[in-house]
Amino acid sequence: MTIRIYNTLSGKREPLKTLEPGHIKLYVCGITSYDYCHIGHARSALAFDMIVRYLRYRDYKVTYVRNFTDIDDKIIARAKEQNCSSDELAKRFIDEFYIDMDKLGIDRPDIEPKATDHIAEMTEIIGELIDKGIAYQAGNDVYYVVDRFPEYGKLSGRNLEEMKAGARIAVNEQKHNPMDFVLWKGSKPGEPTWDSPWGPGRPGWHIECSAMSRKYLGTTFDMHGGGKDLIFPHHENEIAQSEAANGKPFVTTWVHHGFVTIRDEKMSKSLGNFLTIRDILFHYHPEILRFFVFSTQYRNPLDFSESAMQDAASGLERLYKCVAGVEDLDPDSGVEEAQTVLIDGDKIKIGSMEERFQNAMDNDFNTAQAQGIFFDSVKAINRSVKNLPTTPARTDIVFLKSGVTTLKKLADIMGLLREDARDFLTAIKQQLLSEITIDETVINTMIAERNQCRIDKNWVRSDEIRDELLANNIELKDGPTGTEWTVKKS
RNA sequence: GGCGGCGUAGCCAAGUGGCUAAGGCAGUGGUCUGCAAAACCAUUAUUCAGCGGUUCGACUCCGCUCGCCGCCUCCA
Repeated sequence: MTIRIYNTLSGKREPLKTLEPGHIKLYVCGITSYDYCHIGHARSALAFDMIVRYLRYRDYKVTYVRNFTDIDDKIIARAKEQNCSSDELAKRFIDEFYIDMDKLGIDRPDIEPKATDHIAEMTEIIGELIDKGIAYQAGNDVYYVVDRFPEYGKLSGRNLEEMKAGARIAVNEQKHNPMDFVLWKGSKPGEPTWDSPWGPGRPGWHIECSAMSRKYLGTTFDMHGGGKDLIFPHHENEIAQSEAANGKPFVTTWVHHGFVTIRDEKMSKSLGNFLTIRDILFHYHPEILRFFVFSTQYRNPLDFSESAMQDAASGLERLYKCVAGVEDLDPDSGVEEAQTVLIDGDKIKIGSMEERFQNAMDNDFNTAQAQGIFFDSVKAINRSVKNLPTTPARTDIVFLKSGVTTLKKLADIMGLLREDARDFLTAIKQQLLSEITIDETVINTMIAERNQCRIDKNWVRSDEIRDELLANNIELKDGPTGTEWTVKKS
């Protein structure tokens, strides 16, 4: 099977092709660091983390570059508000970004260039564009001549005439054409500034990525990613800059992920409807957020809500409970001579898990379908464990344990089931416990009293205690090894 | 207005023209249990926004209508 990926450039799912056999060069647009990251940023980082991990699992070598935009109008404005330098502000939020990424268990890309470290590479490209007559200096700024790039609009499916007609961009006297975009901005007093052949200034946003991708991945590379909102103008402009400067195709496959929405509206700072990553991680285990993010295919919108997070938590718990159950099985309790009790249908489901997972993931990284396969396999594993006799066949135990090993290996590609199952279930319990009023020692005292009542067959009092605990969101579970309790989700 | 996407059960969500429309959450019935809970079993879409068309056959392709969303300005 080959991996098929939706390419924004062609509008179709295409078999993955690489310029060098077995090697994928990937560039992803990272954050502009001027504030804490919200869940939308988390989705972006998670999506490409999953993609890179899957490609590596499929034996591709991946060179993954993700940049930081650390110079930009918003950074300058925010730094002014906070009375610090834009450099300090950008550095601070890069540190905060790493804190969030580490908590989410996201691997670092291979290369993480910062815009301010690559000014020379940017002025070099701008110079090349000016030499080719594709850029012009106007006042202290340098602009790109959109009319000189005939393929402008090929990524976003627009044409220049329509865009000019509907242009909503503020009129800028300096520009020859309203669609021309800035490559170099002359500096205003008090702004960070770098020297250039066109006077002191700073780079425009789009040129960063053209310069840094060329430095680290070459003039033509395999894959470029980002959010759907970057298709126009950012990625369109990158193509225009890079292809005009290099005279070569820029990127083979463009990968764009969907937004996180709240009540079906895009999460954004201007609407004020965003939640930061740390807001979420305050209430939920990081794997719950990951599970939630991967419950939908990466290109579709993902609507955030408390109830969706609760559903995700319940689902993930189900997976962990299965793992815990199988890990509790003692291989020494199995005997060679016992007959298998596994039914064929379950054996097939468990045995084909990896192949089915690959089919789902090969189809444009369909994590939603892949999660379905996890659950389908878990159902088969749970059913098999349930049917195990007191002296089970050793082969059955070995088979189920290998099923769980496979499950964990595959789930790890989405960053799931990385924790020890018992620890995870305990951590979830503690998290929920911290949000209610009852104390753990009180619970244990009440359980002890209830168990005495149960021995005495005082069912009335025993049920009273259980109801009391339930009123405090504590649910009891009487098992062969004693009474366990869980915090009921409200 | 231009361009793009989406509309599948109470909610979420797969489904790359053809075997019984995955899976999760929630619900209901059963097994287990003193009763519960968990787990397991069973069950929940004659139907895929609506209407036409292509086809031997369409949730899947085409057209129109309705509804929602995004981009066109910084944006993951």
